[in-house]
Amino acid sequence: MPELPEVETVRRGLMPILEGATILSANINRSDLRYPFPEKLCQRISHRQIIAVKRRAKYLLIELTGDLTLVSHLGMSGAWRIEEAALDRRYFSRAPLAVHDHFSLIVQADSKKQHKVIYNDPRRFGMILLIHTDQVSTHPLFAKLGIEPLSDELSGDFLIREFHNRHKSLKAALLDQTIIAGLGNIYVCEALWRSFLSPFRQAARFAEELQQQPKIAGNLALNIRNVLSEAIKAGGSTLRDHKQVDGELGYFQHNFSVYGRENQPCPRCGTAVIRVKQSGRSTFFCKQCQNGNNQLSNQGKPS
DNA sequence: CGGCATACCTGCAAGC
DNA sequence: TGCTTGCAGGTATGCC
Repeated sequence: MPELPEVETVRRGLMPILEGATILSANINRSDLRYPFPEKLCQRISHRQIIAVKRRAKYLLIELTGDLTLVSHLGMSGAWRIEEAALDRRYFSRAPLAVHDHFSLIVQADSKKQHKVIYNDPRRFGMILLIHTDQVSTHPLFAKLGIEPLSDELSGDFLIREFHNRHKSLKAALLDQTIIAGLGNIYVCEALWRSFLSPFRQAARFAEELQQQPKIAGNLALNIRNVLSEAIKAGGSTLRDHKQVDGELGYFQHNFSVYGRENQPCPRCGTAVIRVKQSGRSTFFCKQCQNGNNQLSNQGKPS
């Protein structure tokens, strides 16, 4: 499921349940996901209070007392869900595990309310880590991450600056988490379409042209921001079985202009949307609207 | 350095 | 219907 809007949707769903609550217990149902679960994870987080639920790029950060942060990445198929608590604590031990429920927390917000918060991940590309809170920016996973696309740092100037020496396609540059952190395949395709830009255009040459036409860079920055914000408002995109933490579906996928719409008409000009492989991943675009000059002459370019 | 293939793992849909 | 194949939002690694 998860690019930035989906992770943000999860964060907003978990926040009211988790923030201020205390972790009564935690449970691990297998030894690893992408990485092994941290040593003594359950012990180390039990009885701590949750201070905040934050997000950095596609990482969910559950900040605990005692300078610890529980980090969760959803990979391709990870999801968190909240189970309504019964007052009877035995409810939790009786509740059957769903397939691929790998990790769970039982939390208590006040003297009465308890919730079970469960991490489910069929493909197990996700991860659960425990790090010191002050390492959130220096930990190897975070140190190289680029800017948050919804922050003020994303601007036309930023794109020109960052792209001017990047000798790769715009698609690859936007997917590069060390430049902008949080974009994935879907929203890159959508942002490029909105911006009338070819995914194959070379980032450095693009940046050069933009010196003369800074508006275009500003427009790309704006479109990135807009597509992400709109997706968050819609509760993310539901592909396959992605759901929000309360089981509600996101519905931004209905607003895709090109992603997943091979052979369907471009919403602007009616030309059939094309799908090609680029860097091993599907790129969806409209040949008519996104016919920028300076395409790379490499593979993946449509003939 | 960039692109590409591969790996991780399961589920699903399409195609035969 | 049932089997095989390919593909999927993620990141990491190694090879050219």
